[in-house]
Amino acid sequence: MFSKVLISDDLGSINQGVRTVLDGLGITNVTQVQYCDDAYLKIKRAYQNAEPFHLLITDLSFKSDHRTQRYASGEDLVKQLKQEYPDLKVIVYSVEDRLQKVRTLIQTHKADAYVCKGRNGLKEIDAAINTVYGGSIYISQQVEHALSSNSNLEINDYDIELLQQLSNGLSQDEISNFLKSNAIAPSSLSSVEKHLNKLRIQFKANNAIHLVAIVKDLGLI
Amino acid sequence: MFSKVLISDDLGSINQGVRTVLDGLGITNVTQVQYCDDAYLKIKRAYQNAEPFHLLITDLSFKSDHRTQRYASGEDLVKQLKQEYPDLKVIVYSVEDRLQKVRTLIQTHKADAYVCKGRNGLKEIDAAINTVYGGSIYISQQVEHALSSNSNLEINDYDIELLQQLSNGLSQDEISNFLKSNAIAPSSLSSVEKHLNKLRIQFKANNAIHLVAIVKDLGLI
DNA sequence: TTTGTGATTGAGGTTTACCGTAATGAATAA
DNA sequence: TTATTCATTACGGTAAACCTCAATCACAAA
Repeated sequence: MFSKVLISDDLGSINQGVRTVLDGLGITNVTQVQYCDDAYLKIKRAYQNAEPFHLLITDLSFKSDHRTQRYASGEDLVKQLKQEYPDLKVIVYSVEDRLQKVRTLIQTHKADAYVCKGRNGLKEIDAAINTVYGGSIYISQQVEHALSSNSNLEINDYDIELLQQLSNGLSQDEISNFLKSNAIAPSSLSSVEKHLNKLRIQFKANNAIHLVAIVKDLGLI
Repeated sequence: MFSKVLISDDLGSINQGVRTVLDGLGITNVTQVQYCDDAYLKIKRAYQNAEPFHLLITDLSFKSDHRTQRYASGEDLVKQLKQEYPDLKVIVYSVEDRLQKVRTLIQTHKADAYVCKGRNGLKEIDAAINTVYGGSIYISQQVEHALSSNSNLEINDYDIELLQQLSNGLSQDEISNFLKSNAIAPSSLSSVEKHLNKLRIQFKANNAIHLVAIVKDLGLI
């Protein structure tokens, strides 16, 4: 079983609950932090001292306060850590249940588990730790279909960029100019229209307003 | 000090943290539930048995699962309880930091405290309990300006309805017809235009799309 | 009553979004 | 090379959004 674990969550009370689970698994070398930057520094230092952490359990959203942070979210933290220390196992523990988030964390950033905070959150943390220790991926039941291939949304970064700019108040013409000045192709007004039209159909939106409302609810932007 | 307290929060680990604070205050008669309906029933029953709870500490958002609930959110619960039992003190303990939410809870539903979950959440819970026991209102620093009069947004239900329908994909013409068929005045296309224009200026939005994106981020809809 | 104020409604013209169609360009296979 | 395919771009027409001005209505103060 893991012997050295770091918990990162800005709410102290949740840390406490996870720690109880770790106790039950006989893991006593547990450190907890309330800021992403602290998590990064502790992991880096432990690695340099040849006493690396084996497992990180982290939240995704951290309240910002007076302390300016290099890593503002758990996602940034996971992304960086998994690049630097691929051997470090990472369990994401979040209330966020957007499929897109799960997909990105697991597939792109290579997190080892995604556990949704909920009534059974601590039980799932227990299961996740065991699964991840066995070298497998663990994903909470309520979001496990995030990785099934049929839920393939085929939304790429270009589409996200369009939606982002649209929600920022740019007209389609302005978006076209924005793309041109940023050397992003395709950039013509016609292409912007066409892509947004495709997205409207895909999300069954009546118009651009509806589209932005839908993708915002989905957490895509 | 309060002697009988109910904690309502779907995440068991948070309950545990709050319970620790209550212990520190010498409050030992503490009950905790993970569903709003359970909270309501326990308070009702305790009242009928002439052993009422003095304080409720509740979250706002509860994950829905297989159990169908009469009160889906902490807001519904608070609204109902404060109508039935005005003497019951209520502390809201939520990650939600939208000013509109705070305003509604305190001013409309008459909650006694609003504490934001965060790094200092448990310390604030401690302070809130003492303040509420003294008969005053407690509000977390980060949202205390929610009640200051200058942050008067002057957004009414009619405006919310417009924004809601707009985000549902209705055109302004369709919204006008919707208002007519629901006997909501004013209902003319011109009035819909004018009100939405006012909202655009108020929220510094470039267009209707931008407006919906902004109010969605603010949590107004 | 009259007057004034503000909200509502109506009508106009301009801009943007929306939608179909067609031309252009790039890449691939015959 | 010539076709074929697909994405990009361009263009034109209709609908909706956007904006201004003026008329109407409701209501309260004088």
